Amino acid sequence: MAEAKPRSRNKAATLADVGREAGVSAMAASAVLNGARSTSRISDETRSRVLEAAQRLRYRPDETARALAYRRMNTIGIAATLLGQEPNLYFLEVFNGVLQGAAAAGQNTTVFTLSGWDDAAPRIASFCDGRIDGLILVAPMLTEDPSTWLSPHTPVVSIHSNHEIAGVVGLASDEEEGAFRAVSRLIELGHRRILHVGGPEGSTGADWRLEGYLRAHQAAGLTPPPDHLTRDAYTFDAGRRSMESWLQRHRNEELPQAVFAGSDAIALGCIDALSARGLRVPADVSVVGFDCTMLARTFHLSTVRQPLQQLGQKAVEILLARIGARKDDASDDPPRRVVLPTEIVSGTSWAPPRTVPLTIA
Amino acid sequence: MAEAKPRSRNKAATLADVGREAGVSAMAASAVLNGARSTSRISDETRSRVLEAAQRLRYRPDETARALAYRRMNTIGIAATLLGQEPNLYFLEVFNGVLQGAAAAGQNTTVFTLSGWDDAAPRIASFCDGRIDGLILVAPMLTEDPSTWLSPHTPVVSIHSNHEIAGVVGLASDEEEGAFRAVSRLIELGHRRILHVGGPEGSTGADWRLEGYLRAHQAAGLTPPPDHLTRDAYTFDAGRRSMESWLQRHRNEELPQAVFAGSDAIALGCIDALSARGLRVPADVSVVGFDCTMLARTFHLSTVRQPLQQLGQKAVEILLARIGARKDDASDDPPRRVVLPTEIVSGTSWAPPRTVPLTIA
DNA sequence: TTGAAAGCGCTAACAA
DNA sequence: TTGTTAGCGCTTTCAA
Repeated sequence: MAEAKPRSRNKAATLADVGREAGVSAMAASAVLNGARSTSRISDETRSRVLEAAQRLRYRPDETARALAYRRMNTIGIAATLLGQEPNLYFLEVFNGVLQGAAAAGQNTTVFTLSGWDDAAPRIASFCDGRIDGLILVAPMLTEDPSTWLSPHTPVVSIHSNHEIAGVVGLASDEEEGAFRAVSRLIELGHRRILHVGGPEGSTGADWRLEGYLRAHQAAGLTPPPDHLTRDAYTFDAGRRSMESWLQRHRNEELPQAVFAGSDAIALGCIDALSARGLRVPADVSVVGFDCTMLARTFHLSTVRQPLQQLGQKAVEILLARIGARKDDASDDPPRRVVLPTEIVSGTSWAPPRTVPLTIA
Repeated sequence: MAEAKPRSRNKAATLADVGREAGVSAMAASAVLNGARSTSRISDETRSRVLEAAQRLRYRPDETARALAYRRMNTIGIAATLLGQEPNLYFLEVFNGVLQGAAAAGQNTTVFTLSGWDDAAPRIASFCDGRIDGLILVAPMLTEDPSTWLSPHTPVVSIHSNHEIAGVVGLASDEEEGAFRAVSRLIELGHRRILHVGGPEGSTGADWRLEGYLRAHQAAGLTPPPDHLTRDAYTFDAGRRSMESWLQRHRNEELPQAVFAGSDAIALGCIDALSARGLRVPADVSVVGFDCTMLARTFHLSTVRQPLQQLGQKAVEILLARIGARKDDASDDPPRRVVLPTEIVSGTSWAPPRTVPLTIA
């Protein structure tokens, strides 16, 4: 019978094993190895025997079992759409903030990816019991009312949601104000013909940025020139395409003095399209981005900083507070909405306008 | 006694609750709701009653409990260092691949962040029992031998490890060959004075790229000019700094005809430094990057594509195979090392050298 | 076709 | 100071 291997070979040591090895009960082992509050204290004799046995058996606590007994996974979830697309710098920064916040609080983070927000409901619902203690939704573009399928037992925080979700704390940054300040700055610099190459329809963020653009004109007693407004995806390529086709459509008209882009990637795309025509930034045209992602930092773009990492960290903070507060079912109403300020970043892509206007070739 | 709230208010419904509500046993409910293989079949009557009760009670299976009984978390872990630094495009792409692979296989992904590889041992060890079924290590720069603390019960796959790890499948791409081909291409174009602005000491990847640079020269019967080699971090800023200070050190000497950069970010940094001196790429200097991250794709850099997403997907694939195979303890030895090919991407940043060499101002 | 019993590994009451 | 007992919610033999 050469086959007769010990059965336990493939199994990790349990607390019971450790106890047996040390000649004490599993409880004693538990009390020693994991700081149980129930048992007051353990004799030094027992403690050292247990520690030794644990070492010998290479014992590691089974976090799953612990979670089941303890009713706490020490894990938060984060759900976002990012599959199959170009890597999303926006998400990456928020995600980084979440990871930092979670790590600082001793929590793990599990990531749920969605292919889109349409089929999200059942999937998100299935995340919400057992394996995570709370969930962060990044930029959910939800159409139906989530309160029908959200688990009442799992607190949820959303970042940059497209509208309020009942029972969910919404985190956002003040994009309208940021856009307002950026465009106001352009106006102060002397720009009057400011083209807005905006983000996609259906993105609330893009809508707010447009609002800010309009309000800045209004506040200065100006009206944006006609047809100085385009909208497309948030990407570099979309920015380049939008800029180039706009220029073609407006051939022989005056070149805009400045471009207010809906994102950093769009801004760089616009710069690329302008450069391809021999136009210089900022000497001939000023360009302002939005978000202050790594791209903007790298290329010293003038932009509006969204505190993306802080958004992530703050989300964790609020979520953990809610998870902690969940124990007593007195649900002291959390703030419905938290808005963090944005900030102008003055890079090298804006300057006062040319004294002599240019005409589009 | 107005305080007398129902105790169950804050608890999610369990299988037992569903069974009770439906007037059947918890087993029956289990068999209906989760595809249990044990019980052959359930009467339609029972089935519909259970489904109805589950709906009414908004039952959701507790994945933790299920994992405990089932001994499978359906979750893989990924560990990497990325905290506090500039967002890491390299990691992001690998991570994307992992997420895709995991999602395709119905697995969740939990992320463990390390502040560095020095303190990694105990932290990684603690990941490895219970909450994940397998672990992916991204670019582990480990100094001590991990076999002492790696759990024998959790399969591990590493991507771009700095050296082999016993019992761990190592995934990598053929960076040396990629570097060799890129530099050979520069040589074919006619370049002879090729500066290598490499990645950091201690990065095996950076070492391989340097190897490829040297081998390409050797294969062409050439010797790199003296002092045409610098090493620093993988970043844009490091690239710019390295390039600028190299140019200052070599004032009044001949300008290199081409730059082979250790990463895309370095390459863009070099381009920035060159542009700042009025030098044009590729007319005056050709520049080649490495990795083909989003940055390179955006700016049409000539570069060496590492299949980062595939690396992530492949890692999941191998990991899941090992997790599945773990059941029977016949450990049919897995491949120790899997190497994926790299590929030259011909962008707009290289061209034949100038006919008249330039001198560094 | 269904139910009862045992156990996954751990923790928390309570007794000894 | 320690061990006993009873779960956490689910799954899976094994009887009925």
